[in-house]
Amino acid sequence: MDYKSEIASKLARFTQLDMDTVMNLLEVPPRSDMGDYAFPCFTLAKSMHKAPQMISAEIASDSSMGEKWISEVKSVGPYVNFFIDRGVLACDVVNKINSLGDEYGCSKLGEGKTVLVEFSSPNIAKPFHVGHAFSTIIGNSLSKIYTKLGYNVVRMNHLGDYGTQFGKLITAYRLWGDEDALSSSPIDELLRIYVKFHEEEKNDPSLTTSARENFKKLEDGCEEEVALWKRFRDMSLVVFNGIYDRMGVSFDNYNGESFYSDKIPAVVDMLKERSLLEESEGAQVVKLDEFNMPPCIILKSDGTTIYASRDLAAAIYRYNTYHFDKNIYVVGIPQALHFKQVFSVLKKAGFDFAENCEHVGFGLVKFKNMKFSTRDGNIVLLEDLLNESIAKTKEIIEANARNRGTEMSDEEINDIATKVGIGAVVYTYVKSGRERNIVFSWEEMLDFEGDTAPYLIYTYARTRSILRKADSIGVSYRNIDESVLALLSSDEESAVIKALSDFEDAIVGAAKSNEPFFISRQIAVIARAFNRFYNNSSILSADTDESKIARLALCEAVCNCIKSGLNLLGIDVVERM
RNA sequence: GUUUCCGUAGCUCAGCAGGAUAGAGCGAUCGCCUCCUAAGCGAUAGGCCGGGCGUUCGAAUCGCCUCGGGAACACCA
Repeated sequence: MDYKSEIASKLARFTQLDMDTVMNLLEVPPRSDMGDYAFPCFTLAKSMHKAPQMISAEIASDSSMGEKWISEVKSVGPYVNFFIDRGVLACDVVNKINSLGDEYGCSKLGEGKTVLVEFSSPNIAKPFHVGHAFSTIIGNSLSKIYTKLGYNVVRMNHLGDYGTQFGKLITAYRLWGDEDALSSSPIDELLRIYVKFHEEEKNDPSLTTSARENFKKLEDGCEEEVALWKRFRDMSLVVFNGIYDRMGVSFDNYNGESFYSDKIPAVVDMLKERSLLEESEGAQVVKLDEFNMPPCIILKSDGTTIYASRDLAAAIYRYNTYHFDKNIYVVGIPQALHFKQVFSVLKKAGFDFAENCEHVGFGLVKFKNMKFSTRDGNIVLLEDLLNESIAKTKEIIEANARNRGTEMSDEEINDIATKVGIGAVVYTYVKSGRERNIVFSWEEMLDFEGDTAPYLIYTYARTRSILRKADSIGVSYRNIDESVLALLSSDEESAVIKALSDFEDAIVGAAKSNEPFFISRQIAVIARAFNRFYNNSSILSADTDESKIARLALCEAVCNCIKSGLNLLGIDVVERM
């Protein structure tokens, strides 16, 4: 039941205000002992010419407010506080979660709608560092969130697989390429010759010429150059896919810059036809003065294309192909202006879908006082971070297993360490608002206490452990009577139920603002509430059988919620740890 | 210089379509494993919500100004 709108309609009837106004006014009190919903009477004071305290008292004492699922309506100063009956809420929430299982939180909000999510988008032949993880993790999570809400989601990896750097790579490869190194660790080797090219280029201008020629040949479709380019691309993709597999990330397509390059001329023609292109300082630009933005360069002064023209071509192609309802770009904040310009050009050119394009920016990952820079070697590879995290997790698991005397096979230990270790890394990217910068520190990345994935997974494993035990002693907690669930009414049990009941809204909120942290925050609240309850109340040794069964059902609900929440973040769960 | 984001506890961050005593986690101090996993739980300490002015019955939240920090600003993406 939607308690909030039920209460709102009562209040609307009483106050003669319209439903929307009341819904907006209704709030959640700062502390749970003040009730579940509160109606402030300040705004009514004017129209009714009465003190808000009096209005509040009148509402609270009116008989129309009574309802069996409302345990109390209380006037506290200028507020009317509504208390939902704990037993009713408990039945409602626990039943719903446990009967729906994995389906809990799903909705038809996005039914029939298509959303495109462009994310990850690494550059071919460049190392995949912890900065790239940001787009990958946020994009993956958003894709899952939209899918959960019923949208048709297309996951797009817009690879940086074109441009003059490939001319350089071809030249460098022919001069210094080492076949063995290339096949054993392709990106290291490609990076090595790329760096070498830049060093040598300073003293040897012929290299620059050669690179330019090679890129021209590549563009013209010369067989040898295209074959090399394709080889570099394929090799890089093998490496990237290795990382994606580890993280459980997948894509529907890898159409990168190269894919769209032959679609640019038509876009340029179109802009010309619509008289939007102007010459400025030798380049062809679209002026955006009316949007209070600098002009968007479409063609460089040498007549070649640039990333804005590629993104325009891509957006138009995507609309024609998918007729998306939403097209989001999970790309770092530094490119905010670029996307604003591209969207504005689309708008100016008369494409209404520009309104449905959105740049979902995120902060930088940096060292203290230092920006990541491939050139200076100030980078941490995502692979290395994952490995470190897994190794540390493994140590902890082994130590715990020894202390607790639990038997675990190496295989199981490795499996748990991998899931928990990777989850820990993923969680650090989705625990705060995405626009926050992350200051990278090994110490913080590898801290597994408090608001971390290991904490959440640990809580899950705890609930699983209890449920297994219940199963093994033959205690059934499924399909139980509602009156039993109504026993879940202590402060601590109610806090858990309250947290669980907010989970659905968290998913919707996450999609609305493209912020996965709505979900991480909510499951953290659930886990904390559960652990508090767990520490103070016995579940399997509860006073009565009814209470035991009800608590087990609560356990199951918590376990379902944490699992699906973590899943939406791209984090796996383990049965014990 | 222009645009934009940020400034909340020692640190990392929530809260910001205005509302009741500003919340978490880490760190610190002190407690809790004969009891369902201590990667856990409890308690204590810690804040003029950068500063000022304004709007309002009411401002961490809205507006203006100011200080401090990050980012972007034409032929890289």
